[in-house]
Amino acid sequence: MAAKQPKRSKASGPGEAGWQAQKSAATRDQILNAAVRCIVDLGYSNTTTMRIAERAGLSRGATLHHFPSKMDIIRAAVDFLHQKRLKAFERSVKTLPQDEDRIKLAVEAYWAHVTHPLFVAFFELSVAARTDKELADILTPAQKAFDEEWYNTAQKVFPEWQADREAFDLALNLCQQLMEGMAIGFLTHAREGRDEPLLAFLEDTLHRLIPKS
Amino acid sequence: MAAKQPKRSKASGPGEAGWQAQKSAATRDQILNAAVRCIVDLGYSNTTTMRIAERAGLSRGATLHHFPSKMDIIRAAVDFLHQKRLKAFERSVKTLPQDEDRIKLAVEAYWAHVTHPLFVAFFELSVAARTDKELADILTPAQKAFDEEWYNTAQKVFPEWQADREAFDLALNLCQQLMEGMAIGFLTHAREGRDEPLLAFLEDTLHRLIPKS
DNA sequence: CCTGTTTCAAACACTCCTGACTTTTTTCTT
DNA sequence: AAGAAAAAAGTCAGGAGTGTTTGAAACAGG
Repeated sequence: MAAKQPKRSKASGPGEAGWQAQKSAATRDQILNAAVRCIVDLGYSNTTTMRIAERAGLSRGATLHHFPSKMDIIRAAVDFLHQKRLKAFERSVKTLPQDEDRIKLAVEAYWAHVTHPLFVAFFELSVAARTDKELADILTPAQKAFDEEWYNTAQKVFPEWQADREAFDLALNLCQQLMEGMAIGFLTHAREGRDEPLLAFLEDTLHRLIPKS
Repeated sequence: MAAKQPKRSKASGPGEAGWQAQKSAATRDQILNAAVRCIVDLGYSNTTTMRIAERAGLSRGATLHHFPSKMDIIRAAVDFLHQKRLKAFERSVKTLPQDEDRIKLAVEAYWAHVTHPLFVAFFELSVAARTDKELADILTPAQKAFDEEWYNTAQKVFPEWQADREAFDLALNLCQQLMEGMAIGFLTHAREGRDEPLLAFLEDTLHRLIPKS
């Protein structure tokens, strides 16, 4: 797990300033991690404060001390998730070398992204938000922010593509919709090795769409 | 509404044989229709026996008379949905002319299919089934049956494509995953006119994939 | 007309979840 | 070391949902 409970460094001594705050933050992290895990493997509607507390190794009262209501947990979890997703995405982009086949690597990166549990969590939330206005109000900003970040990053990674903006937008949308469709489809239909050919074909198509380099 | 409550034809006379059964069937239809509507615009987890009864214009006790438990309603609704979906699909295929641009029309047909409320209902159920084994057991057979039907129909509509089976499978998967991805994405992200260019590009790509005619 | 069956309605008992409240333990300050 | 403050745990009432049971109305057949 990401956040380990901080161990007291010395006997009784207060050690560093604000150890309380530190521990509190760690507990918050535990709760949010537990919430995400719940969403991923129980689904949004089966995620209850009790189950979150259970997975966080805390009592329900403790979690409700840190987050007064369930929606507060969800709100914080969405933010938490958004940050993590952004970070993971940036990390995977950072490692893209300049000289090799960037398209292939980018496809692989986004595929890794959409098959990651974090994406599953976001997906679950998106679906629930379709019929839950309160959740939608929480989720939409994060969605939009991520999309914009994604678009900007893609622009930076493929500067030579900016010559033909229409082709660029098309390629981006194709990537996103197709890969997300595949990920979601496989999440429910169960894949049978139908992913490899499609991904290869996508790469090929993208190569045809990029301006001659 | 699909099923109208049958009106008694004459005074007191039993009229046709099995009037009771007829009325019962009509009520069942009302209930199933209401269930589907609930799933579409409230989501699966917010679909309760009370709300279904309300939308069917019946008391809760009445619906539970026809379907002893909630799962029985869902089971029947899945079947109901599957039949409707198959029928709608076959109807749209039937109208495909032999001489015109079949690919364009097929894309339009499948796009119409995935943007139809029936697809939304199936999608909701699929997502819920991911974390609900009982529902999954109900849903999976229908899913599989539809997929197979789809594959077989596509084979019949594009006989000349069977020469290159690999390309055919690829094209089919591309269609399905991309369009479903788009439909689902637009269901949650809200579209901004990003569909037209993508669909046009898909058509174009499919034309390149089909054996020279 | 009367009896048994089917359809529908209402009431009840039970479970699960949430949010508020109270109590205990741990940590910080002086 | 002692009291204040924060964190964690435990308890409670209320609401929502399911499924069962009881009771009434419409229907079928003798």
